[in-house]
Amino acid sequence: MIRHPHFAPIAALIAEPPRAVMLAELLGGRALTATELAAGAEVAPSTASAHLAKLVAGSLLSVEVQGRHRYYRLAGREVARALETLGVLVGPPLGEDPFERAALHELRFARTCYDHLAGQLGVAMRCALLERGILREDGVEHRVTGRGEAWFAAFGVDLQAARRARRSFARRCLDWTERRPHLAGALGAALLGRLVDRAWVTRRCNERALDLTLAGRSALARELGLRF
Amino acid sequence: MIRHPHFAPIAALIAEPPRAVMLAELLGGRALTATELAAGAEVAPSTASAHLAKLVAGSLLSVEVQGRHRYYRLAGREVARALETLGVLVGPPLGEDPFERAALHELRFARTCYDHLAGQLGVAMRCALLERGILREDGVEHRVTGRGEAWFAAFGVDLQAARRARRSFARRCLDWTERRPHLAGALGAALLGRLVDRAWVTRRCNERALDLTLAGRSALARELGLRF
DNA sequence: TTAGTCCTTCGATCGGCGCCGAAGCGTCCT
DNA sequence: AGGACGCTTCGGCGCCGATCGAAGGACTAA
Repeated sequence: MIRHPHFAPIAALIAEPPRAVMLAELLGGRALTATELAAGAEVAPSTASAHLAKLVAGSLLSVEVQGRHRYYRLAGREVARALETLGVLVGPPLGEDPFERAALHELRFARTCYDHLAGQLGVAMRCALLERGILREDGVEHRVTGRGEAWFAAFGVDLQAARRARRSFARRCLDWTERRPHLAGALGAALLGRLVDRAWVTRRCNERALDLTLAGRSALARELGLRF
Repeated sequence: MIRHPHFAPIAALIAEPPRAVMLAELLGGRALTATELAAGAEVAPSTASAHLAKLVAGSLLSVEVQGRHRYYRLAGREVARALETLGVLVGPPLGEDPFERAALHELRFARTCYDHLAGQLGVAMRCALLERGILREDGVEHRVTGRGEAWFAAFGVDLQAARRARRSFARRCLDWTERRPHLAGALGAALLGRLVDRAWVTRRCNERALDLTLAGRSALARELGLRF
């Protein structure tokens, strides 16, 4: 008698460490090549190839062939959400050796969470937006206040476009490392977009970690009273 | 370099078919004993015991000892959410043999989704509530209209209590079988509670499937214009 | 065409883990 | 008390699947 969704096959795809690392890496939001993913997971190219084939077959990933490169990315927002939700269940890693500790520290400070900002910076920004009366909490969502409309407009965020988007507008997303909520949804994505446009934060290549630039540091202090 | 949440161990807990079945069974929302879970997963008691121990160690489940019985339940709402989100990624099962098809059919019609109503009935109820102007959509949430306040009060749902609950009020939840949204959150849970109180739907023992009673059938037709 | 990448397929190896039955411990019924 | 029941621990078996190296196809740049 089958009375259940078949969790097992999907979970099995995620359950193997190399595959989990690949997925986590792709959770950064950008597409990566097979070799990059193999290096990240620390397995032979042939092994990585087999894993990637399974992930594609299970429609967790999609491939795009460009010349002799194959770019893999998460198959959709649902996959990202499922992974993030799963991530809430796993405790933050401890980081034994000094190198790991350093990397973890940076990751904790600021990173991308698929398409929006996460880490201490993400949590702090949401707090500041709430405190300044730019956002208001509303269950798992957020609403933009009257004052907020102006603030986002001045910041270059197109609220109408964000509202039209076929996705959640400003979802609350539990931060994996901070265990406190940050801002996701269309608004969160737009916000990160503007932060990158203005070079207040910069993406690192092939990493999820983000760097707060000096310009960003002072701008955030000025705009939202954030100190780091 | 560890830069990721460690998905693998958690996913591995879900990845083994017997464990996945146990989790799915507990997603029904009630606590079950070790033997019940063993029977459901179709493994020997000793095997089930080992699996359950792992699930508890991984804090996906919690145990409550009552006499010589051990009642297992999901460790928290987060676990339920993670499983549901994962469930969206897995296609609905096909059901080859006639028995499975029948069971699946019933499951599709009405079932519990942790603590709220799911299946065709759940989806239809949400639709009716929206059409009758009792609820209004609001992103991934719902709001109760003025008319809705009265309707829920008449139905015996304590909206204040639902709003005070430390959880999402009326979240939209993607239905696993229907692929259309039904109503979750505190309001969804309260609604199911009243439906069961009034014996409009009845829980089956050790199954997720729910039965719509004759009284419920006519009451839902009267109250919300639903026909089945 | 030729050389150099990128990636996959194939074949063989090996280790981890699920599986069960038997035995043991604790709890409940009479 | 005695016996039945619920559940766990232990020991040994067996299998699935991850792993790698080597070889082959695909594409690019000269």
